[in-house]
Amino acid sequence: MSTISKENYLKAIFLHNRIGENASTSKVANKLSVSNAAISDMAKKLSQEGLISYEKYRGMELTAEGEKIALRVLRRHRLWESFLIKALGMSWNEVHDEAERLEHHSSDSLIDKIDEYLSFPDFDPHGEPIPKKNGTFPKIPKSISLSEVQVGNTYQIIRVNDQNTELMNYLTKNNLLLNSKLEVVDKLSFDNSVVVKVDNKKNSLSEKISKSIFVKILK
Amino acid sequence: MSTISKENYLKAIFLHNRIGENASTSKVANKLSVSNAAISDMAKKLSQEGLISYEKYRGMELTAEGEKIALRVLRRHRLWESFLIKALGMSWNEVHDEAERLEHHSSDSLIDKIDEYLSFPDFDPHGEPIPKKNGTFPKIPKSISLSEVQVGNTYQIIRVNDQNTELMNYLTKNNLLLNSKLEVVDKLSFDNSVVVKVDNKKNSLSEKISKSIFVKILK
DNA sequence: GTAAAAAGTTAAGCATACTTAACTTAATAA
DNA sequence: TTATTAAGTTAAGTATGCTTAACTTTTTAC
Repeated sequence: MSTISKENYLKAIFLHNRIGENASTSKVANKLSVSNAAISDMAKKLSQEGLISYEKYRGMELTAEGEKIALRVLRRHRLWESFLIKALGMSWNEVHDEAERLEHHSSDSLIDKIDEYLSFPDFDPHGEPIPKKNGTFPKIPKSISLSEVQVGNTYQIIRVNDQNTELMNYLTKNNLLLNSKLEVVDKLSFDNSVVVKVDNKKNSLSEKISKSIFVKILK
Repeated sequence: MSTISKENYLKAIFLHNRIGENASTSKVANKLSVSNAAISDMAKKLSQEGLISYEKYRGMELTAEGEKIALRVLRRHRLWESFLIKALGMSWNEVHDEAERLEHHSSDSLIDKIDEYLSFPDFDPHGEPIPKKNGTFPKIPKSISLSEVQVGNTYQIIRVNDQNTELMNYLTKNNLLLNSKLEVVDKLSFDNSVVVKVDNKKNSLSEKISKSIFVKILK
């Protein structure tokens, strides 16, 4: 049976797999804020249920069945976020934690009504694709992360990784919003930080932050 | 600490206390669909935490602290129900089960936003009072239950006990909605059922159903 | 190629919230 | 008033999802 915990494990594994990373024990443990031991435990259960393929010491990967559940949770999460912003005027940085809980406690029928209310959007307010009811995934527009940009060019933010409320707060405060335009002023190979100019204000972004921001180049 | 289970226990006790009934072990067990043993167990814990007063074999009553939590849960439930109906066009009979889960998984800030969206309503779509943020409870209009009416009179429904989805479905199907007008055609003392006429259609209602419907007399 | 460090696993234990079975207390009916 | 029934409680046991501590495997650095 698929419990709340299991849904969260599957979602975490999915998000790792999606960026091409192997979902290792400690990465998943870190994302879920539990011990490595808890991951090993759960990996066995999920594997037995046919939701992941798991070889000891070698990380985890979703099966088709596991991916189906993960996509369903992700769909709920992103629709809730979109809805809370659109219907209740909540802000970018408030909705993540809220959706993190609501995603486990809404019926299919409610989620479909939200989808309809929003006119079946392809992307959420962070630019992330919203899985469709039929399990398909809207194609993500070609983008590069801010950690890969070139000094001198101008870019537009088209997607932000919304995994962390603190990051969202920071970006909001610094006007690094969806569709914001920025000029890359400098890159420091010392710490892989990037200096950008937004609204004529300079801002230095750490490697970790820049890796969470996805942009496209403006001609 | 107040977990989801504890919130549900407190809510159940509150709803029993409110109608003047003593919250006995088996009544609460029945409402929560758990064994009597589970109630005895939990009663001890809630009592230790100062949320209920409990004397073995003598039922349970909320303390001021327990009532505060119960009212907070009830507020969430009724605001969620109202919101799902207003914002998403869900129906009377769909929202109870949904709200039953959502009430445990929304922040104060979200609930307040919903309250604001709805312009701080005093009553939910079942006519039930919505506890206010400050813990007060809107006054319920004087009403009698359908089990107490007099044959020959005409009444209007002003409140319905929304504890059960099946009941809601039945009422919806038979046009027994909030504000519906009905004429009392007959009362059978044999089984305490009531025969009413709604939209010129006669309908016999069991004692249990009639006790869940509250009306006011129309001159 | 091996030693040290990092990552992962296993085992034992815990809290929560239940269950069933056995028992006790209270209510009721003759 | 007492025997029977109903209601309530206790005790023992279970599943879930964690923890810490001890141990094993893999990776890395020399």
